[in-house]
Amino acid sequence: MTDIDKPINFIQQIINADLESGRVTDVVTRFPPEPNGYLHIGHAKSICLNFGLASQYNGQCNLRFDDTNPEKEDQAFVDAIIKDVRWLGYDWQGEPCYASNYFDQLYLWAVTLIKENRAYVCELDAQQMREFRGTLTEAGVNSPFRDRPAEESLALLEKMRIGLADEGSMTLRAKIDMASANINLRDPVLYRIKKMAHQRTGDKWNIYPSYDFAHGQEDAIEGVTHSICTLEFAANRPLYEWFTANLPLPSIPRQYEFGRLKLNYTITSKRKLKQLVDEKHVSGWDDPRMPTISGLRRRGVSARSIRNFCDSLAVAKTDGIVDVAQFEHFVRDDLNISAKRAMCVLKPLLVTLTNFSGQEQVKIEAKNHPNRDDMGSRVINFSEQFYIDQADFSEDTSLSRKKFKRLVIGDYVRLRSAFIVRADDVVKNAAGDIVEVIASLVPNTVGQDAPEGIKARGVIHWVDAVSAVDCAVNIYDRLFNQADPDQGDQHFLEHLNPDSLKVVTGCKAEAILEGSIAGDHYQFEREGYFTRDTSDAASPVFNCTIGLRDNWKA
RNA sequence: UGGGGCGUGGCCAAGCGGUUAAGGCAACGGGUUUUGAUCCCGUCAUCGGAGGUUCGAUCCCUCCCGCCCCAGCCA
Repeated sequence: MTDIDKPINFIQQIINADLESGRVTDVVTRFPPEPNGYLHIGHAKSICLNFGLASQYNGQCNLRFDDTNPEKEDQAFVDAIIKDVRWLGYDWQGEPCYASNYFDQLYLWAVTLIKENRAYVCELDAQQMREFRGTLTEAGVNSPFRDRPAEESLALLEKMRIGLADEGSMTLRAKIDMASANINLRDPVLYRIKKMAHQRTGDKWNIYPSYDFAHGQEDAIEGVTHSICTLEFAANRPLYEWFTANLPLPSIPRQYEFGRLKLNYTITSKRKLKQLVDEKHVSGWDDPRMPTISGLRRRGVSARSIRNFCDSLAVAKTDGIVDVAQFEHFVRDDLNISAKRAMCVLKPLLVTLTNFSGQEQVKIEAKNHPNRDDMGSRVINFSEQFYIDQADFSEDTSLSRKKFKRLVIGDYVRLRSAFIVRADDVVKNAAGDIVEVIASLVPNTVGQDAPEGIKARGVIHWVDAVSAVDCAVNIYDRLFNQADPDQGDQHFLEHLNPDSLKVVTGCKAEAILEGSIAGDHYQFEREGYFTRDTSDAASPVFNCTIGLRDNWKA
């Protein structure tokens, strides 16, 4: 389906109506991560949505850090997020925005609310506040500090600000309705004391605004027209609108919620991903098994495939769980078109030709892509000895040609891009393992059909023994072996797949792979898509992004 | 339990009172192929349930059932 006939989602419908009615003249969105972890595939959906909408409507999308809680945030996360958003292919005007840039203004607005008798400093402690809040079915009780004079609250807020009040001793609260059926409206906290330096404002503040008091106002300051967030914030919308109605904001943004992306066999909770990292269940935020943008990148997933996948997702209010197979489809779909082909033998089995007459090595020209001549070709050495995969050879001559399209003693097989060869004999070691195959090539079969009477069982990949590059390959499987590892909260670690990483050493790659770099995508023919790992040193290490589809039943 | 949101094939979904109920993923058949890949054909639903309104309902109303979110000085 092309973009043209792709049905528009409910947010686009709203934007169209807003544009038509004149409610807005330009579209401004924002992607507002809290820098308390790395971005993951779930964020990618939001990034593509927000930046995508801005570009569709010729508007603007701000990257804005919602850095209102220094306790959990870090500059390193800010840096990683910027890198990931850029890598995904998006950019923004000027410097990124930060909630912390608006702390002065936010404070002034807090003062305004107090003066207008819409906020007060409350000295209930956390425990008491919880008790006074009531429950889902019972109304809350007004704080005894609710009706104190504005002057008193003003003085107390100042005290909080300059660090004269202890953490937890008091908060600034909005005066709304302790009996509201919406618990978010039961006098929510606007400011809390955190005597802690902030990565950007240093020790200027001893108090920090809450999400609710900050988010909509940040949107208003930036002129955001459509503030798109996930479903769990729907209950916060009335509060968002309360600020918008009671504060002298420069613009009136509106919040809309859509269903966040969930994938089966995958965790998309920053808290849990952080736990995997902190407890060393993975090597880091960019471990290729992680659903983080940096992990996917290191794994070899292309930015384009992530974007294509996100664009295929519905923007709606249903919270479904997408099958990872759908994501994998887009990974293969892009790599199939864009990745150069190369050959690498994972489990080498040496083959020696008995009739290789050439004194010199033969040069084979191999296409870099079967359906794309624009990707050119490369020259591969072909000599007396080469490697094939152990799985591509069998001594069992009773295997049918239909069932085993590989090399069998006495039968023929096509070496990809090269000759047709016949297996004649095997050499075994003392343990009885096959260590070498003795074969003979059929002359003049490079780029030519098989001569009369000879029919290759199939096509297998190979690597020339003289020019082979030693390498290792990381094969990944899903990190969790349960479709919903997130279920049960505490126990997701119990669903970790112990076999999620298999390191295969002693692999043989064709010469050209020696010069590959991380970020180059290759299809190792008949195996899958691979990219060079960022951490390899001496000999190359390749990460398997994803295997080729494998439809045949053994 | 109060409030808010959601229920269309195995999965994601379009549909906005009259449609043969889009499309993608998966699956299953078949064709092409120097990758058992790609590509190409084909198969695969009566819309959570029950009432009601209407000439006509997946789309409107009522009730019921199920799932998700909210009782952080997290976001």
